[in-house]
Amino acid sequence: MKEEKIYVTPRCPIRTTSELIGGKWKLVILQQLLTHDELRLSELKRLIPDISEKMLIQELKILVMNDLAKRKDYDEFPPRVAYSISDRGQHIAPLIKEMVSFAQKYEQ
Amino acid sequence: MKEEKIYVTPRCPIRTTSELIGGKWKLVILQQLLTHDELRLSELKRLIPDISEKMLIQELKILVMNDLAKRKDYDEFPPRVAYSISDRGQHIAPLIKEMVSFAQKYEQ
DNA sequence: CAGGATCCTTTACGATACTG
DNA sequence: CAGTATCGTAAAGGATCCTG
Repeated sequence: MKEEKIYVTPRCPIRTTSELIGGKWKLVILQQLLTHDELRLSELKRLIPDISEKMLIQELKILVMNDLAKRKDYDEFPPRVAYSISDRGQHIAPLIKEMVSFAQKYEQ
Repeated sequence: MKEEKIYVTPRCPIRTTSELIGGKWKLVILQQLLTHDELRLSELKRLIPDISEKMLIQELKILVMNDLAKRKDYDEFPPRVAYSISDRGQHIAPLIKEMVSFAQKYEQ
């Protein structure tokens, strides 16, 4: 029988946050959700033209799972689903602000 | 002759910052550099036990290249090299603070 | 001690076709 | 419209051995 791998991942706030918002797209999506009330998938696609559909859906699912975004299914036909920022998700606003501020300082 | 790929990566401050500090290790390393005056490679290895040597060296090189960290070679034998935060690198301090703050809020 | 070079595995990401 | 499913490629990350 194979040994079980034991992952002793050192936990710290920086890594926690990195995991929650890491990757190429999560922050970009959250930024859109923060600046709009509700967004449909097709609207997000339009707002982020260079994301692939697969990634958009996949990352939205993760954001919802981690309670950073909300998903509302209107149960209509044709399907209507609205994504929005969650209460927890609101808390990344100052973080994004800092990232913008950092980029500005960096580029001087 | 093959067509040349043209990358029209939409530029924005969020993506700029993401690229500069993205990945599993850059922020962890910067955090150590921020909280110490100078650090040798071996000291960083000790402070971040779960990083591989390859990644540590590779990420340090990128951080230095992007002027977020400084590298000083003392030209001694045995080799002595000291890494430290750069002026530009100092600017991620508030960002890291926000990340810690976010993790705390998130975990409530 | 610092780090180069190599090989390998895993994950991230993307393109496309299909479905209720 | 909002997804699933599948298949590729590219990039990230890790283990190990080697060197001045």
